Amino acid sequence: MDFKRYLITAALPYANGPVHIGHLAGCYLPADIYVRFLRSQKKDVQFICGSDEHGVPITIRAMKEGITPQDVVDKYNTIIKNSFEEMGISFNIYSRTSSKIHTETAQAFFLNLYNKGIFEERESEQYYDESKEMFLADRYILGTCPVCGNNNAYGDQCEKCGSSLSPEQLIDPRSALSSASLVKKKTKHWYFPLDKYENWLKEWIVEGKKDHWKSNVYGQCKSWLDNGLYPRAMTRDSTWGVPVPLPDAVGKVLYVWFDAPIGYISATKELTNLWSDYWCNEDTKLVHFIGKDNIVFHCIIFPAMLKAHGGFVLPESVPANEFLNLEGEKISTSRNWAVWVNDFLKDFPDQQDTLRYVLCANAPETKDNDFTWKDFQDRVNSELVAIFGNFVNRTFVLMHKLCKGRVPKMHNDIVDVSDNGLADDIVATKLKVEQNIENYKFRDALYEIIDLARKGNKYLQDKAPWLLAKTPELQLENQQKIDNCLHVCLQLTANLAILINPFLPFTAKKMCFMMKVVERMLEWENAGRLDLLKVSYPLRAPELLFKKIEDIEIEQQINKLKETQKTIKMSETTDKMDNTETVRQEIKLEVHAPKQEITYEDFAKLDLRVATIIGAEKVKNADKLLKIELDLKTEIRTVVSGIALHFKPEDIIGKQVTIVANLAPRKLKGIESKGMILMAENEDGRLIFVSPLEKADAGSEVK
RNA sequence: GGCGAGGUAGCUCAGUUGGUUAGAGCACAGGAUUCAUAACCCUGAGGUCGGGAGUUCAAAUCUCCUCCUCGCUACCA
Repeated sequence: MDFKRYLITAALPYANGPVHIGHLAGCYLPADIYVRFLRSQKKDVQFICGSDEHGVPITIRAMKEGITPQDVVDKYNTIIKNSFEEMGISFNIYSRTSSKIHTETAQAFFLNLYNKGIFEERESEQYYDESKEMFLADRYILGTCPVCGNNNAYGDQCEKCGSSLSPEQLIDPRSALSSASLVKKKTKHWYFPLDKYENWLKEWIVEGKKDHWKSNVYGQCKSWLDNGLYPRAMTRDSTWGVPVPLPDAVGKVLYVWFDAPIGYISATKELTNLWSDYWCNEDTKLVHFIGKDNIVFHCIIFPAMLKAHGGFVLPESVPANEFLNLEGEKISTSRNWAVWVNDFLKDFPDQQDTLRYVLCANAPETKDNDFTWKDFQDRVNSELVAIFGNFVNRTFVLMHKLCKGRVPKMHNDIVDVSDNGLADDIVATKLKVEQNIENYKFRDALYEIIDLARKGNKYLQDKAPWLLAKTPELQLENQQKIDNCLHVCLQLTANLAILINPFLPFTAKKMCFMMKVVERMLEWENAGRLDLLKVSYPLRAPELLFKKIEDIEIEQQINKLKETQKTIKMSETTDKMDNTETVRQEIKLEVHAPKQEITYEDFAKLDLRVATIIGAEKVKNADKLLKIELDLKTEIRTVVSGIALHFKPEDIIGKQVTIVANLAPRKLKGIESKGMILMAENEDGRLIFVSPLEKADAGSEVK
């Protein structure tokens, strides 16, 4: 299909922290390369992005820092926007979801679906903080983790042991906003019936995109579709977000995942009155650049929303990248294990293109990749400096030395095979780069360009004009050879500028300056031409395109990381979903609120007993569960405990433990669990049984 | 446990519908050279293609089993 317009979106970064190299490599850089490539072909393209500024983690961060959520998003929106701008990520607009136009657009979208009767209204019971008069999202609820005993676990996850939780599972749930205990109250929400779009999605993706989408994206979607889809709540009880535009919805906002993708639409509206040309025409090619953590939202939920609404184009492709690791470990915002873009810009001024280069050459296109500073240095020094930069530099130096600083004439009567060969290489490279970019293979495309520069070096080496200049007796004849050689090298340099432009725009610009040509020369259709630089045109003195990275520089960066590593606690609660945008970051809440005082009667309700483990085995089809047989003297009972990640069954047999003996029984994976084993947890996340110091009789009461 | 994506030279990755001695770049070693940011150019060493079994005249490539990494998902009193 021939597309008339291109609408390119990059995932909306969550305005809860700066952007790091993982974000760049996963999403923004490939998107920018793609867009710059399209623009150089004079395509009609809009590149849309903006901050995602709603959601619970932002409100929690605000609370923690004692400022308003608006302050938080204002701060990070500025930092993020500046980082992108300085890195040359060329959005047509970088908007934000806290804008008025977004609120209106998202509400109108919601109402459209509402009026069509698409939503299902459902009531459920949720925790409510009476002192603050509000319902609490899972993240606002703190309590004791039933798995590891951490008393600051969140309602959706315990950060100490990594267990994912629901608020109902927390022991002694309390509000993170006040010290009040919680009551349960009914609340109503609007659910989007994803299940009703299952068949349509299957047809659209499973059949329609099979050979077309990247295998990781297609596979992930198919997995979701095969597992079956379910209605999803599209509203939340909160005051931070887009208010639900219904009279009976006070204190309710749109779920961030409902409003965030609509942000692409509202940002386009903000950008241009012609927004509907891009969003509502079949001949627009819509491409979402995202990280792999967003696949389900961009491939399943958002398309279903667009379909339900009607009148919108659907994404033609969603080229999601995998994750970028840093020095062998997952990038983590909360643990500060990251290279922040704003830090990089400070430490490596005017070297945006070196970072762009390395992140593209090593982009996680097909699998998770590792960024190391050593690799950064190697790639910059041996590919950018030694191959590309060096070719351009030696061409310019030789031209100044041997051709009086002007583009030499091409003597057509002595053109040879290697001249023609290089000309063919330029055209071939152009085609390969085009094909690779169109297939979202940016790594390969970039390699082809470096390889062309490599061919240039070889050509120069074979011709050795510096030797020709050393034989005065053949001066006239040799000068013609020199002219041809440098003419070709200069035309190649101009072509390299065009080809590298989408990837390294700062460098292309510098090259234009040196060649004294206007930037219009960089238009893609000019690639392949051998008359880009006019004969006898005087060129500027060479200027080094790239700076070598010295050992000391990367040592400093590595030391910096080592420092953070020291401060990282052993506890390996890595936050997943952290490499790209809408990452709801983990935040450590420094809340050590003591629990509410209880009476002796409260305590006396507990029946704590010493028991001896006499048997233990892994529960089938469960990673975290151990089925444990306990000797209580008067009886043998079975307890299922979520500690399988911490202990091997054979290692715990014979140990004495303390259990809550009168906890209501509960079936887990079909096994009735009667009681709960008490565990202490170390700072490093290790679990330790709470046992009597000396051997006690099995069944002894603990009081 | 289920599902998805990967596991190919020290490192980063190619390997199309199974077909001769498995490729490239970097790093490493040797040589040549000096126009160039000690860069470039040439040559070389290197891998039982995660492991095992099978189909085949022929398997990195197809089938089955198994191990490891990453992600999604279930279990967490």
